[in-house]
Amino acid sequence: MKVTNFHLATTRETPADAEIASHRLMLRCGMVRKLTSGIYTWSPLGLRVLRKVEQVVREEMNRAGALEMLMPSVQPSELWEETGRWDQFGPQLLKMTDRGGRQYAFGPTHEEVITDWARQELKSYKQLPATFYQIQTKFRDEIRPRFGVMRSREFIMKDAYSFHIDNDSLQESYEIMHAAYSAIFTRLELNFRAVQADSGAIGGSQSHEFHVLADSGEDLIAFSDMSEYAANTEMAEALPGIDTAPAATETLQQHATPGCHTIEDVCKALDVGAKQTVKTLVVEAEDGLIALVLRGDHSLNELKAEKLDGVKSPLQMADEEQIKAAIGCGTGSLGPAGLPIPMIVDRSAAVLADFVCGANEKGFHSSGINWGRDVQAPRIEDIRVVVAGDPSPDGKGSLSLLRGIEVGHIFQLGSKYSEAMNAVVLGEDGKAHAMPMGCYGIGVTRIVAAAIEQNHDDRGIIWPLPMAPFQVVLLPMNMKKSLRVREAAEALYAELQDAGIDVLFDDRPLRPGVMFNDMELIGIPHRVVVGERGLDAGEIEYRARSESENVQVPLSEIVSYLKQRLGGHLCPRVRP
RNA sequence: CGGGGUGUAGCGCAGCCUGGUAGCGCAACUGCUUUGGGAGCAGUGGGUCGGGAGUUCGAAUCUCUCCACCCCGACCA
Repeated sequence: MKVTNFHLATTRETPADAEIASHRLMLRCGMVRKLTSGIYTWSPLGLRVLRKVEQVVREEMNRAGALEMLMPSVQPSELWEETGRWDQFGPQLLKMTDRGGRQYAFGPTHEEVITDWARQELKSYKQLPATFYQIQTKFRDEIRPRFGVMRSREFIMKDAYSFHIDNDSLQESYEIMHAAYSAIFTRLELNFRAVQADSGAIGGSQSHEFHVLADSGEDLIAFSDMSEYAANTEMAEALPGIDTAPAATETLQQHATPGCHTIEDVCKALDVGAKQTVKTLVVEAEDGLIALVLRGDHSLNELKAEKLDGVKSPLQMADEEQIKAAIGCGTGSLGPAGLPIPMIVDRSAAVLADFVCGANEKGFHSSGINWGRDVQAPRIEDIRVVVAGDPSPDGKGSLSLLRGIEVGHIFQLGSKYSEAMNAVVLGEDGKAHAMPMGCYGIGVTRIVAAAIEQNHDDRGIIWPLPMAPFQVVLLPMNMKKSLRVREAAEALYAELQDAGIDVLFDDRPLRPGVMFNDMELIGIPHRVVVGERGLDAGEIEYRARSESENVQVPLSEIVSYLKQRLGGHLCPRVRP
């Protein structure tokens, strides 16, 4: 491709609302332009990257035995009513009405459509297992779209669905998909980790997320420093480190703590560490209110809490009036001792002795509280978020935390959808069986942003070769004036194309500095420069985007040199 | 949804308080010079000042209203 035949629209200045590197660089490169909040147009340059990512995903899905298809993005409400999700999905579901008053959703995901397809197409266990996938535009009306295509409302997702006769078969396909996902992210040359995850709103049992590691990631991942254990902090099990509370050494005392409402206030007033305090949160129970008690320095894990018996799901914090009516005092002075409502105590709070908490009287806190002696032995559960340094749940090592960008998520759905929609096949026994299902998603557009987060410097993007918009850029120095340079560059351009190298030839009549800066900004992995100087010596100058030194390569060897650098990633093509 | 903020040329912004000819930088276009790291000079084009209503002789500026976009928050008592 010659730049004069392409649409290259780089900018030196950055639009004011781009906060993270990938968003900033994608705008400066002209890969995407915002149409409206959370909705982007992909330029020819951006689309080249997107297609390369898609192609890797497609090849690995095909290799794993999945069959590509294409489902509609607009889906009738009736399908969603069958599974109950028309009302459950919430405001993220974009609904619309046609001229006849019929209601539709713009698909945020396709469980309903694929299950409807499967119940019509699949009749016998002999057709199973079967895995179908598509690469489709989806829409989720995010509360707050941000970071460009990282968290956009409209996005492209690869979603695959598998159908089985039993759970063993589901487990097999799940493992195949797990391996296929690892192959995809490995091929894309991304630094990623697979982690245990919560299956969330989609439902199901087993679930793993695939995260690209980057400081700007929105998710926190917990890793063991001694084993393979890795989990999203949303679901990582929190252990207390010790089994039972130490013996009590203090007696219960009350302290006036006027104006102290936060753990921080209380720690300051009573000169104790947050680890020696507990805090008491009040949430709605299935019947009335229930208190959740945590160590002062820990945070409630809502996902864990709302799964517990007695706690209303989704989790709903009680408001000040409800708390005053039930307990007699408001927030800021609550504590487990003498609390008139049921409570659940976190494992780590349950092994404290001589701790500090609210006295359930406005302006007072207690110290020297001990479980068993001052408060009845409580119901103990794991309800907090893990923190760095916690013991690893598999008993090997301790946890450290890293940030990640979720780019893939695989679930075992079980029969939730097939039962709701009566997707059954006849088994060997001649009876109808609801098919267990698996569901496997990859955020294709998000991968592009995530790759940039992980691969950039102060000059621009440094594309991993498999998703680079072009493999090689050819820069002629002062081609307008120098006939020699022009002829050599045109000849090399033809030669590189014939060799199956995806080359961008910057044939614009520009000063070299502009070309260097543009090409470094858009991150083409390999660069060759043709200039008078080099031609005199019979050499071409080569530099990798990821390196800072030039290499002089004899003109006669440059094609084979590049082929070797590209490591066989060629794309045979016919010259126009 | 709550709070805050911003809408003026393609992008980044000034002007608004204190009403009186709509500006600057970058980008674009033309010409000349320049040509190994975002060139210089000269010139040119480009605006319903987010929309509507009002006050006024006169509104980018003041008032009302609607809209869009951005940021923060939406357990941590």
